[in-house]
Amino acid sequence: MTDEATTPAAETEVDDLPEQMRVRREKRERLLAAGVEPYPVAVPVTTTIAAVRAEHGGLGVDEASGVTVGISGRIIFMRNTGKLCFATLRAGEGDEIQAMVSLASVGEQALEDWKSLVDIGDTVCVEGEVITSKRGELSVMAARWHMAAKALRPLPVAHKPMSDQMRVRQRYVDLIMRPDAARMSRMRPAAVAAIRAAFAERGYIEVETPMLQTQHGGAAARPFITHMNAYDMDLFLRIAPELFLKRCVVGGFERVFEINRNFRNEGADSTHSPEFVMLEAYQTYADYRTMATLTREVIQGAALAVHGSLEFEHFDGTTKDLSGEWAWVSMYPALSQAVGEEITPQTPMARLEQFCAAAGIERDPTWIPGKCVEELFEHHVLDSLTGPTFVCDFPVDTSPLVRDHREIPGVVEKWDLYIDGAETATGYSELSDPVIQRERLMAQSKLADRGDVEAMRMDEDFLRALEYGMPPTGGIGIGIDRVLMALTGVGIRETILFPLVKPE
RNA sequence: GGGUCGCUAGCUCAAUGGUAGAGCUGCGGACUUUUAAUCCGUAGGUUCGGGGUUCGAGCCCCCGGCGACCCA
Repeated sequence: MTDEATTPAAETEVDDLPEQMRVRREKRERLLAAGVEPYPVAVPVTTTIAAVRAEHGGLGVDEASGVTVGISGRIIFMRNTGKLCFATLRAGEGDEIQAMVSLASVGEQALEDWKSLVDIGDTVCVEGEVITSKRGELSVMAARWHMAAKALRPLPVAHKPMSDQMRVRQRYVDLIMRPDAARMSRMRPAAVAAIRAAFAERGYIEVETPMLQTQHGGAAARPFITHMNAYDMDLFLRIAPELFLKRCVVGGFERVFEINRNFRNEGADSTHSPEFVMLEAYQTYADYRTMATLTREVIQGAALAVHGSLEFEHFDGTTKDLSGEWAWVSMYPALSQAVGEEITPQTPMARLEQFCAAAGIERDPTWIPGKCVEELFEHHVLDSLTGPTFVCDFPVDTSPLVRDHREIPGVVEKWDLYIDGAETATGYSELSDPVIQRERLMAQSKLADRGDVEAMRMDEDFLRALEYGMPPTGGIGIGIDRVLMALTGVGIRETILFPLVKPE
C-alpha cells in the first residue's frame, strides 16, 4: 500500500493528471477550504432508495407525499438547468431515485455549490420530501444536500458498453455501471445460500478441510506449488478436497460437505479458472444414483432461488429449462452408435487409436484406453446432448477413486453432469476397498513416473484411513462457477467478481 | 502451444504512409420539470512499450506486453 515503487508518478503529480481528474481534485480542495468534508464520517441517511421506491411507488404525477427522508446514492446522471437541477442516484443492486435541487428549496448558495462542486460519480446524501416530478418521476426534493464521497475519477460513458478488459480489471466500475453485473454479483451468493440450505435440510454437516496440502490428490490435475518458510518445505494448493472428506466419512460424518476454493495450475478459458469453487458432498449408504438425484435437486433449488422458476432466461435472452428429471446417457453405447461400431471397455487400444486418428484427435502418448474413449466421446457425442444430461458408466482406468460397476465389467459407477455442453458436476459410488484403492493409486503413481503431470500420487495416510473401513458411500462434486454459468449463460470469468488478470 | 484480430482523448470509436478526429464526458455561459435534456463557446493526445524502414509511421517490418476469437 505504502510502497512508493508501486505508486505511479501520475498519481502524485497532480499537474500531470488528465484534466477531468485534476478538476475533481480541485473541487475536493474547494470543499475542504469551505469547511465541508468531501469524505464525511456520516451523512443523515434515514432510509434506502429501495425502501423509498417500495413505499412511494404508488404516487401519481406531480404529487407530494408529505414524507421527509434522507437518502444517499451515487450520481449516475445529472441534468443541471438554471434554477432547478436533477440527478439520478443509484445504490445497492441498481436501485435508483431522482434528486431535485431547486433554488426555491435550498437557496442560492447551496444551488451554486451543487452546480459547481458535484459531478457524476459522486455519492451524495439528499434530505427532503418524497415527491413526483411533472413527468411522474419519483424524486426527493432536496431541502439540504451533503457530499458523502467525492469521486476523483470520472465514470465511463453510460450508454456505450464497457470493454471486456475494463469490466474485469475494474469490476467495481462494472458493478456501478452495468445493471446486469450488479444482478450477476447477487445471483452467485443467492445460489450458494440456497445450496447450503439444501444440504442443511438434508442433515449434512459443512466442514473445512486443508487447502495447503503436503500431497495433492483427489483429482487428475496439475497443482500449484508454494513454499512454507517455517518448515522449509513445499506445499501444494489443493486440487480437490475429496481425500480429506473421505477421512471425515471414515471418522463418522455420515453426511458431510464442503464448499470452497480449489486451485488447478492449468489453462484459463471461458470454462476454466485457475481458482474455482467446488462443492463436494459425501453421503453414507448412498450410491451414484442417489447422488444424482441430490445433485439435480440442489441445482434446481439454486435455479429457483435465482430465477424463481426452473424455466428461465439467460442474460442473452435464450430460454432454459432445468425442470423435471434429467436425461441419462451411457458412455460406451452412445459412442458406439456415433461411430457405427461397437466400442466396449474391452476394445483394444490399437482400434481406439484408429478412431482417434479418424476423428483428427491428436493422441497424447500418456493416454490410456479409457482416456481415448473419453476423448472420443467428447468429440462425437457431447455436442449432441440437449438439456442437462448425466453421462454415466465411465472407463475404470481413468477413475481411480470410483468403485466398479456392480453389473457392467470395465466401467465404474460414475456420472458427469453436462449442462449447455459444460461439465457441471460429477458423482460416484465411492471406492471403499482399501486393497483395490491401493492398487489403483499404485497404477496412477506409475503414470506419474512416466511423465503424466496430472496423475495422482500415493497417499499413504488416505489409504490408512480407508483400511479402518469406510461405509458404502456416494459422493459428488459440483462446480459452483459452472452452476452459475448454467443459470446465466455467461463465461466463467463473469461469474467471478475478481477473476485472475495479468498485471497491467 | 499454434493461428487470426485488436490496443488511438476520461469512456466508446474514426483516421490511402503526408497537419491525429467524432460522440459522450470535462470546462465557461443560457435555461425551474429534465430522463443519453437542449443550445452557444471551449479544452483535452508519450496513438501499449522498444527497435527498424522511410524525406515523413497511428498505419509498413522486427521484438516485447496486455487482451479477444478460433484451432489443438
